[in-house]
Amino acid sequence: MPELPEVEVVRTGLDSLIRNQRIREVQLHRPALRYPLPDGMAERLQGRTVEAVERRGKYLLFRLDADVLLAWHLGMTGQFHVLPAASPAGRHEHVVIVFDEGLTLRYRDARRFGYAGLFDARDWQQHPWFAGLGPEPLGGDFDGAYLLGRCRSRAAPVKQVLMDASVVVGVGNIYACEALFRAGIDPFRPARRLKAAQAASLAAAVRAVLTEAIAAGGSTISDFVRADGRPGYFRHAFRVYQRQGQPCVRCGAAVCRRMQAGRSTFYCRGCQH
DNA sequence: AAATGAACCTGTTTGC
DNA sequence: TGCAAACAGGTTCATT
Repeated sequence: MPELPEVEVVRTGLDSLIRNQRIREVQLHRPALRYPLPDGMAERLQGRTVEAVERRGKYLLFRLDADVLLAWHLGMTGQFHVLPAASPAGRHEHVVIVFDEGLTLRYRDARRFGYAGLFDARDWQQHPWFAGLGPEPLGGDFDGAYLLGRCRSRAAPVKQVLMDASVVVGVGNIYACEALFRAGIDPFRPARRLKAAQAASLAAAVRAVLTEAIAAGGSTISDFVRADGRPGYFRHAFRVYQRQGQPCVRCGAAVCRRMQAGRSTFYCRGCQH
């Protein structure tokens, strides 16, 4: 489901809803999501207090007291909801965290591609999930010069390099398509053939599209909802994603769709080179 | 080394 | 209407 904007919108909602809440009990309705849930997860979380909810790439990071860090990836269909304890259980609700003051945090994930891990807050970044991650696209380390450098040795299509989390985190299929359209770059162009000006404009387009999507509350296709249950509205701002056959907003020609490395790529043949 | 395809799952949409 | 195939926001693994 979620790319960086959706995870960031969830993070903001959760941080305001459960910060300072103390965990009374954890109910595990399944032993595993994509991977087995951490050993002793319920016991290790019991009694901890949420100090903040942060994000690294597409991972949500629950910072708890006693140097405990709970990291959670939403996969394709993962959702967090904050509800009163009395609310009925939803379908595919795999984990329920009950807080002292009558709120619950519930993880729901139809496809179970999501996963969670428990870490020592002092060295979590050494773990393989995080050690190889590239820079945050909205941070100071991501710009045209950096992107050009990472593209130089890559024969793969530029879209695949953009979606490589070791190059830059958080950019999935939707925002890769949208950023490449905004930058006027052909998704199939070998990354090593990018010019400096194109890399600069692509980096700027990535930042712009992610920033706008966060402001719109993310993109709801079918599953994504914020922690309070509201949808995101950025889907209405798509220029190419899921617009195959419809007129390009820039030149009017029909938007194309082609499979690329197993994913749909949406682009305008006339505007992207 | 790096690219492709399959795998992990279920739900929804599309096509015959 | 019914049924099967295609497809879906992500990541990792095995195979070229």
